[in-house]
Amino acid sequence: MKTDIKLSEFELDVMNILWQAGKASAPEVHQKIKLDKDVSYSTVKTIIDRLEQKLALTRADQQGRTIYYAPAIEREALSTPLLKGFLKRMFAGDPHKMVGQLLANEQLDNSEIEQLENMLAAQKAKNKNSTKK
Amino acid sequence: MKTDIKLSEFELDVMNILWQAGKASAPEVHQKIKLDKDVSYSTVKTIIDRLEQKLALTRADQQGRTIYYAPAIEREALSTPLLKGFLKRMFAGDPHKMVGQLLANEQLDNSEIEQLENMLAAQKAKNKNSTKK
DNA sequence: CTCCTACCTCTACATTCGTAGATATAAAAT
DNA sequence: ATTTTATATCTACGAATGTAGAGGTAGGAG
Repeated sequence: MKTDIKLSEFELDVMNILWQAGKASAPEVHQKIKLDKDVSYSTVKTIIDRLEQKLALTRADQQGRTIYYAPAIEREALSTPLLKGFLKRMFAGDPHKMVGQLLANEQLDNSEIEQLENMLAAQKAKNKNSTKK
Repeated sequence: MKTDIKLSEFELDVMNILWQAGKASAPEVHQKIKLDKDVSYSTVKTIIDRLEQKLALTRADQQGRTIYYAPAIEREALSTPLLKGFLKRMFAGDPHKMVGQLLANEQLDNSEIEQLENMLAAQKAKNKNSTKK
């Protein structure tokens, strides 16, 4: 399996757009990227080309000579190892530190927090099952 | 303020050791790094030198010609912007996605989950205060 | 049918990053 | 005092990254 997939920040930005949109042409991606930072079309296209080489995306469709790209890997395939690494590097591997920071930074309103609580409760239930297995 | 501080993965690894130990010499850092990956002393020392240039650490002490380095920036100063960026890039800015992944990957036992629940409850309490302010 | 334009392809380049060897030198050992 | 050794300093280099211009070409406009 291709576990060693590794994308740069910029590449991640592009993948995000793809994940969100499902598919998009290079000019479209460029437009969206430009909302955040001012880069030329060439720059974005280069990133797309590199992502194609890394097999992170594929040419999904074509309208005229405009190519539409689609993600070839799932967000989770990247986030799982990255989250692990990030947790280790920035929070000494301690999830509490991370969640603490999360709460401190993002201001989540109570309904959002309750959603998180539900997730925790669900996990606890699951734990019980597997423990008494 | 120095908001544009940006460290590489390897640099983060070294900072982590420093944050944990308080201070350490280059050979000491090298030893700890080697537990994870096999790199030469020179490599580690180069990273330390770069961190020094970036003002991320300082020479805190000296025993003979052995230099002891200490962190010059707090973990939070880095984790705050990084977490934000990471959240945005990998989870489309959605904390739930991230916590979900966290729960799925790290197997937290119930006591750990309860600790997280306490954190959430505390945040909810705080929210109530600031909302009715 | 010709021209223009939008998009693609190719090439380039400065920086950062991971990596480490060569060399100097202070401290410790004998 | 001389040798050994552990550290430090300096220099280097390939790969990845962010960045973009130059040039080609298929499609749509007229």
